[in-house]
Amino acid sequence: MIDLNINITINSVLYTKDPDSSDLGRNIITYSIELINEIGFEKFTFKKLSQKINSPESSVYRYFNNKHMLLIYLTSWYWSWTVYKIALATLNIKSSEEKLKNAIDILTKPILIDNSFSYVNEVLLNKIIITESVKAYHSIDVDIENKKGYFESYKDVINRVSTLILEVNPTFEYPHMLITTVIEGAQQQHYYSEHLPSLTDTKKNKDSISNFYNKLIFKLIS
Amino acid sequence: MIDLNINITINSVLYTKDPDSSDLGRNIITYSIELINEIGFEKFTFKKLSQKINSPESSVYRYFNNKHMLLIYLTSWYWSWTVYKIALATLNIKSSEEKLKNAIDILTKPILIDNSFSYVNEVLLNKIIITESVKAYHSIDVDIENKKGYFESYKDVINRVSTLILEVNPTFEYPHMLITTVIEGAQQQHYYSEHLPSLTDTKKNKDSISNFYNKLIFKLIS
Amino acid sequence: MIDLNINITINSVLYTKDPDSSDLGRNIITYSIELINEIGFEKFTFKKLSQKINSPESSVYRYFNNKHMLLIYLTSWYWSWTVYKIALATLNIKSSEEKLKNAIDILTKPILIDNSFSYVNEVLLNKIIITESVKAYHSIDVDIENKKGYFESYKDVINRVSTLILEVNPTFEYPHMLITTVIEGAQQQHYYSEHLPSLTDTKKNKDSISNFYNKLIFKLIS
Amino acid sequence: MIDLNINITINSVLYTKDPDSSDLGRNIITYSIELINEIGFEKFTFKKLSQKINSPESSVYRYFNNKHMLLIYLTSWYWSWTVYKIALATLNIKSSEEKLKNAIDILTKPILIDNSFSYVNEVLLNKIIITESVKAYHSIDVDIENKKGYFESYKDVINRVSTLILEVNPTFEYPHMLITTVIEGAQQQHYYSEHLPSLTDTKKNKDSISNFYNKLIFKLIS
DNA sequence: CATGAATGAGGCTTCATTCAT
DNA sequence: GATGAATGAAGCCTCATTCAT
Repeated sequence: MIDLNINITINSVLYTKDPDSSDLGRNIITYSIELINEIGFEKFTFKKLSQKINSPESSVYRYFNNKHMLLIYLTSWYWSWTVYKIALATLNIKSSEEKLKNAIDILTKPILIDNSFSYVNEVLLNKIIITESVKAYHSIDVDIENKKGYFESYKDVINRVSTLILEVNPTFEYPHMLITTVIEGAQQQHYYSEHLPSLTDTKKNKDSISNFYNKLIFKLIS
Repeated sequence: MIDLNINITINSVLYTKDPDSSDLGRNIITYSIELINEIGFEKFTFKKLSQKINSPESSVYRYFNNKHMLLIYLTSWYWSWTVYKIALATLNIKSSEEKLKNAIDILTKPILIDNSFSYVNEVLLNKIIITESVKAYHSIDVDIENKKGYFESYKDVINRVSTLILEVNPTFEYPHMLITTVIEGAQQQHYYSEHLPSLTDTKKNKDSISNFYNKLIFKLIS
Repeated sequence: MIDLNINITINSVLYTKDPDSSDLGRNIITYSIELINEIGFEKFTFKKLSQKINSPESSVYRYFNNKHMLLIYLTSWYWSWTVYKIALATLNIKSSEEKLKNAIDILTKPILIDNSFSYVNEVLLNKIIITESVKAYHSIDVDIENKKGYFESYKDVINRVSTLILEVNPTFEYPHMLITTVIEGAQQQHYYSEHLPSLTDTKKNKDSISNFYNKLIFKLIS
Repeated sequence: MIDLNINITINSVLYTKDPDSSDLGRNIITYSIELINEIGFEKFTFKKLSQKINSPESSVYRYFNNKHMLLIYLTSWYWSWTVYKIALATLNIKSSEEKLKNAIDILTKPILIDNSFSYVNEVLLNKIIITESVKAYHSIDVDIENKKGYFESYKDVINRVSTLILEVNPTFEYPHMLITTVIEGAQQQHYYSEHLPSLTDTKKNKDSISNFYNKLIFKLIS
C-alpha cells in the first residue's frame, strides 16, 4: 500500500476530545483495541483500560463520555479506513466490473496491517468489528444515535459500493441490500471459520469466502 | 398453523432447572422476552426481571445461572421453533425446489405469532434474536460454549436447509455459507428497514426482503 | 412523658424497606442522625455511614434509595413525633386557649429526649431539622415530591395547629401562615442563639423564644 | 427606582478576585444566578458554570475558592442591595411608623427587577435566596465563617430595621427576633405559595403576605 | 425447594483542584 | 494573568451471588 501522509478524519460528534490530538489519546485507541480483543467489550471498562495505559480513569473520560462512544469511534475509524482503501483500489480504473471486483475484495478478504496508521492495529480492529460492531448499532438508542450521525462512515461505504453496483447494472433494484448482505456475511464467515466451522464451508481454501461473495454478486447483478 | 399438542424440547445443558416445568419458569421466559425488548440485553438484569415477576432474584437463579445462559436458552428455543416450522412447511412436499422455497420464506418473511406456545411471544422474541443474538455467540467463550453444545439448534437449522439446497443442486459448494448469509442478512434487513432505512432498499414493497433472498438463492444454485 | 407502647408510623413511600423492621434499619436511623450532626448533610454519604455502622454500603441502599430520601424520612419521623406530642399535650383539655398554648410550647421550647423511641435521639434530630430540613423541601423536585406525599406529616402538624387557632378565633384569616412562621421562626431563633447571637435577643432568658412566640400568637389572634 | 450611578460594595473577604472588576467576573455572577436557578445549588458546579460561560474552570477559581464562597457572595450582594433599597425608601421620611412600614414592604413584597445593576437579575437572585440561602449559613463552619464576617450584610439589614422598630417602640424587647422572623417567614410564604400552597393562606390576595406581616409587626410592638 | 435478606466488589462518573504553559 | 490539560479521590449506585431460614 502506498505510504501517503494522511490521517483518517473522524466526525467530532464521536468524541469529546480528539484522540488523535495527543499521545494519551492515541494510547487510548491502541490499547482499547488490544483490551477489547482480550476480554470482550462487555467486560471492557475504562478502569481496566486506564490501568493498562497507566493513566487515571478520569483522563480517559476527557476523550470519550463512555465506552459505547469509544466503540462507535472505533467502528467509524474502521469504515472510514475502508472507504479510503476502496478509493485507492478503484483509482484510475476504467472498467466498472473491475472497480467493483476490487471493492468486493477489500470487503471480503482477510485484513492486513496498514502501516500508514501506526497507532491502529487494523487486524485486531477488524476482529472487534466482526465480534462487537453489531453492539454499536444494536443499541436501544439506535434511532437517536443515527440522527446524530454516529453511523455515517458505514453508510458511506455502503453508498459508494452501491454506486459501483449500479454502474455495472443500472437497473438492479437492491444494491444496498446486496452490499450489506455481503459485507456482514463475509465478516460472519471469517468468524465462523475460526470458531464455528460447521456453519461455513471454508475448510479447503483460504479464498473461498471472497470467491463465494464475488460469485454471488456478479451472478445476481448480471 | 395447525394446533399440535407439542412442546419445544430444549437441551438440558442450557438451563439449571427446566423453565417449562413450572409457572415461575414460564413466567421467567415470558417476561424476560418483554424486558429485554424494553431495555436491551445490556441493561437487563435478574434483579429487574424478578421485580417484574414479583419473585425473588434467587428464584430466577434456580433456572439460569446467569443472564447469558438465559439468552442462549431463548435463542435455542427460537431456532428449535424454526426447525419445527420448517419441518411442518416441507412435510409431504415432493418438489425439492418447493421445499427450499418454503423454508426460505420461513427464514426471511416477518414473524407471526404462533399460538401453539402460549408463554412465548414469538414476534418479540424474533426482535431479540435480530438485536441481541449475535451477543449470544460473539462471546469470548464461544469455543468452550460451542463444545458444550450451546448452539446445536442453530446448527440444526443450517444443516437442514443446507440439505435442501443440496437436494436442488448436489454440486453446490457453499450451502452453509449461503444459508447463514441469507438468514442473518434477512434479519439485518428487517432491522435496517425499521431503524436505518438508508442501509436497505425496502421502501416500496413489504415483501422485498423475502423476494431478494429467494432470487439470490435460486440464481446462485441454479 | 408517659411510656406508651407505640411506634411512629411512616408512610411507606418514604423508604424502600422499613428501617423500623430490622436492627440494621434502626442502626441506620440512629447513626445517620449522629453523623449528619457531626459533618453536615452535604458531606454525609452512605459510604461514611456504612463505615460507622460496620455494614456494607449496599445494605443501606436496601432501605433508602439515596441520602435525600433518608432526610425526607427523618423529617417525616420528626413531624409525626411532633403530632403525637401535640396530641398527648391537648388530650382531655377543654379550654381552646390552653390547648393552643400547649401546642405552641411543644413547637417553640427546646426539645427533650423522649425515651419512648429508643433508637432516635430527638435532641440531635431536632438540630438536623433546624439546620438541614429546609434542604428536604427546597429541592428542585419539590413539586413532584409534594405530589408523592413526602411532606404530609409536616402538613399534618400545620393543619392540626391551624385548627386550634381557629377554635380560639374562628375568623382569623391566616392560620397556616401564622403557624409556619412561628414554627420555623422558633427553630431559627434556637439556631441563632447558639451560632449567630446578634441576630436574636435571647441572652438573658432561656424561655424568651417561647415567650416571644406565645405573645405574638395571642396578640395577633385576639 | 431612581437611577443612581452606584455599585454594591462587597467586603473583600468574600472573594479572591472582585467579580465586579472584569467582564469574566460579572459573567460568573450573571450566569451562576441563572444556573443555580436551573439545577439547584447542590448540583451546581464550577465545571458546569464554566461550560455555560465558555471559560475554563480554573478561571472561575481566580474569583471564588469554591461554590460555597460564591453563594456567600451572592447572599451578601442581595442583602447589601436590600440595605440600599431600605435606605432609599426611608430617606427624608419623618414618621418612624412610615419608615418602618416602607422597610417592611421591601422585605415582604415580591421582588422587582432593578435596572441599576445590569449584570444581576434580582428576581432570580431572590429565588436563590429563598431556596438556597439557608444553606449559606447552615454550614458546619458557621461559627468560623461568622467570625470572618461572612454574614455582615444580613446583620446590617437586621440591625437597621431593629433600630426602626425601637424608634416606634423603644421598650420592645425582641426587635431582632421579630425582624428575622418576618424576613424569613415572608420568604418562606412566597415559596409555599408557589410550591406548597397548603402550608399558607395566599389564594385570594397577592398582597396577603405583606399585609399579614405588617399587621403582625404593628400589633406586636404597639 | 423456595425465599428474602444481605453483601463485597466494582462499574460509571463527577468533583475539586493543581500544574505547566 | 489566563488558560487548558490532567488527575486522585470520592460519590453514587448496581451487580451478581451467597447464605440462613
